[in-house]
Amino acid sequence: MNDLINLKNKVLFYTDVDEEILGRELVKYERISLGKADFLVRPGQIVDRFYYLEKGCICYYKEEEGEIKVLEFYTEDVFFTDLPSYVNQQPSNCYLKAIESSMVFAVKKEVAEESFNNSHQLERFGRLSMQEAFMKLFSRVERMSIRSNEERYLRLLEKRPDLFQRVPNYLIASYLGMTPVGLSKLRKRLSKA
Amino acid sequence: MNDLINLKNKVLFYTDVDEEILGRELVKYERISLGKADFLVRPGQIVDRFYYLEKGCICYYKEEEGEIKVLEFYTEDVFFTDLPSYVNQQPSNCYLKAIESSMVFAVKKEVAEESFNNSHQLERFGRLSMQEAFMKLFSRVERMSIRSNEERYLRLLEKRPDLFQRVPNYLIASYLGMTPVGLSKLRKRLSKA
DNA sequence: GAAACTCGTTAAACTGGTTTAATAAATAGA
DNA sequence: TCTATTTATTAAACCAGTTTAACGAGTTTC
Repeated sequence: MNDLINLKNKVLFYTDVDEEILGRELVKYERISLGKADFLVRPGQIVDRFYYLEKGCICYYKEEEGEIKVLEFYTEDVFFTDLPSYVNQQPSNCYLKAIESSMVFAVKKEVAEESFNNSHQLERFGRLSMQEAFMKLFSRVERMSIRSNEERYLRLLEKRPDLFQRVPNYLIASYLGMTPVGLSKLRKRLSKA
Repeated sequence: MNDLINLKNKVLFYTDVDEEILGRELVKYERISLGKADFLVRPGQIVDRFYYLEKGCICYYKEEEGEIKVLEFYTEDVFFTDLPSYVNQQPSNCYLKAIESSMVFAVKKEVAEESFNNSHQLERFGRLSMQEAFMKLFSRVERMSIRSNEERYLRLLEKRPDLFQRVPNYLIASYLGMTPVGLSKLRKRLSKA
């Protein structure tokens, strides 16, 4: 069996969906196993799937002038994809890379859209999950514009302590918008105070 | 007559909606006129409406320790609200203030939700407009974490040149995450080069 | 038309980051 | 187990911003 229980609950968290309808859709998801450092998406590729991360950790980043710029870390129980590529069916310019061995469920774009067409309930799930994602992202924008690096580092430490175990420090620095050197100095300053 | 043509086209931009169904919903929108410096939302207030900006310019900001932190400028032809307050029906901690005299259409939350219930098409419009808002916000996050202040200033100048006419400089500085002094220095540096 | 604000620029001193480079420590590969 | 690679820290020089304060040019207000 496919162990879709978490994915199912994730959908039901947003809105009621007929068990039978939902079941019929979820079996269409493919299971993808990723080893550490495997890529789910590379630049140039057209992303035609929406993903759900069952287990593991995925780093969403782009590379510019040889430098890695981390946009997000995805961990257990989230939906994700490279949305610009997915929506417009254009070549991605990002990476989705497993930082540790991971388990992902994937649904093809046509299949997902067919679900939205066939079920008002699933369409609603789509709207509400997108709305929640938007709100989370907005509070991130808020933090980025209002808070200092130090505040944001401390908040990350508090809200996602696991990341510091699973993810190398220089990627966290990039995610916080600074260099590894800068982060190192920041940590030192904090440890003294 | 209520001049709902722009709002109507905005909805239709996202997805097909039966003209009749849409018409029936749009007449439920109230029209709100705002003078320069009028508030649409103040902290403490529970936001129970979703807005469409027909004309004018609205500044979305919060105040902390007496300092204004600009989160967004809304200009003609966008949907907006204070989402955290709207979604969770909790007191807002933001302002929505007209920077110039503005014209807004507003729909009550109950009415909007009723529309989503009654029409799969409108639910889809809700999903797709939210998806687009998410993507735009994501590219802003991208810029905030990857680009320098200078790059972001130049981009704003290019993408939203009107803002520099309508909005005082110190609000733009805040939006860009810097002080008026810092922005002034940046401009001077650029004008020399 | 004077007084009171608002807004933008400048200067000076400071600070939290950057870059580059060297070194140390930890991890992975054969 | 030894080597090679990756990751984290430190130092030094630098720089783009900050804070505070002062000043001048517009605007409002009455």
